[in-house]
Amino acid sequence: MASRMRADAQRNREQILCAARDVLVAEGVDAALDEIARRAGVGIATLYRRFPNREALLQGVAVDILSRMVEAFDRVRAAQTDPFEGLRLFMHAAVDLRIGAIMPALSGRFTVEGALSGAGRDPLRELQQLLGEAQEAGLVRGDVLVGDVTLMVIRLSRPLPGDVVPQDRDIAHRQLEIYLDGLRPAAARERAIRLPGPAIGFAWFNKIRERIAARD
Amino acid sequence: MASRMRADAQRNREQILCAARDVLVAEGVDAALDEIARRAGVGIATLYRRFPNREALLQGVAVDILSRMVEAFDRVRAAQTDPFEGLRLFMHAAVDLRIGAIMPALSGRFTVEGALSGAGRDPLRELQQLLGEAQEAGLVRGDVLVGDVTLMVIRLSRPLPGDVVPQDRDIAHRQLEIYLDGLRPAAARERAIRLPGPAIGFAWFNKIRERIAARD
DNA sequence: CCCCAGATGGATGAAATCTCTCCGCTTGCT
DNA sequence: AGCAAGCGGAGAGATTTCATCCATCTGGGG
Repeated sequence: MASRMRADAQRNREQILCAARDVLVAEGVDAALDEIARRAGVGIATLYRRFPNREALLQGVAVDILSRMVEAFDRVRAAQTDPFEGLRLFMHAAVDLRIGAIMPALSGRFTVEGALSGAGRDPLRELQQLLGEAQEAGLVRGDVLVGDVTLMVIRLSRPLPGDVVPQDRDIAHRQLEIYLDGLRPAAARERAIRLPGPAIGFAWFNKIRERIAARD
Repeated sequence: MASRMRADAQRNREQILCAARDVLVAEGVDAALDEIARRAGVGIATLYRRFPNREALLQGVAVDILSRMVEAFDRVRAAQTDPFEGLRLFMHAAVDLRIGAIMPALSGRFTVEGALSGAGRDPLRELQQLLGEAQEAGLVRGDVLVGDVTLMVIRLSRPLPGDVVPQDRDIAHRQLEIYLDGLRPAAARERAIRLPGPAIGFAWFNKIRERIAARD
């Protein structure tokens, strides 16, 4: 069905999705659709033809991001690096994909299941596994959970507020590197006290998903 | 002049500033003033009497945050801890003060100078000094600059998007602890490559300030 | 304890913004 | 070359936000 689209239409669709990622991550779920269209360099009508309403667009963005995520994962696996390096590559990819854009979309605005089945696999589960491998190999400190990875990546994928800051993306990648250094076992060894706050694992995300599902 | 205000008015003013911090950091500079008033538990008229326009409110928030920042700094200095611990306390305080709220406000919406003179001192300069002390004492890795501290704190002070996430604040503090571990020298020692991206020092911030000033 | 200047909240009209459709023109594909 | 699919932008209608006005209330000085 996608291949039956005219080439220019296909291209426009992709540009819309890309612009939507940027705008959603900057302004949240309620971002003006006009701006997304403008940023994509297409008319507003084009956006509406491709995605009949806001929800469809959010869903489209989520599927797009999640499947690119899965692709990134396969690339990382294929590269056969050690697990820490894999984690590093994956997190940088997630920042570039602006994964934070799907986060607000999860607020019951569309079904997570739909987006996941669209992507085919669940990146969160695969990340969980990768993190486990890195910890077993002694390359990542034992007291962090998958949430410590994902939620930081979500933060880093948003632009700094006020758009006064040039090189926003590069700054995020630099901060990610420092955070990654904080994930190493040596970093934990100098701690005086235990890591505070809510330790967020896989189960936590399931609880959130359930809560969202319950909103219907 | 502040003391000549009636007690309830004073209290309301503080509640408005506090609510404004939360809303600004969540929604950006263009947040609806109605919501700030509602969140503060006061009528919209009360907000307008205290701050005749949006700009005045932004300025008020900035002065409030910056002066609390200076106070936090004095508390840290008075505690006589080692410089790393000082940095730690200061960063946690900045997250709690929602310092990200003043960032978008810097986009030429009011004068930074005004806010700084309102606070009396420049927290950025003091932070710069504290960081230097920590590095000289060998407690913080040498390849980070003041921007690596401030810009992460700004990120951490914003709530995660979509407000699906409970315990938002606690998560930020936990992530800050991991980031702090990444700032230790031992964390840097395992690096294969140099820290990438733009190294952001004191001069960089001055350049931003100049650019904003030039917008007038 | 009384009194009123100063403080309060919410209604309100004007203005801005956003959503979504309609329609005449353009363009990729066979 | 023909035409079906695609396109952009205008604009009506709905919604949101701004900023003011005014009738009522109350803290605290005398």
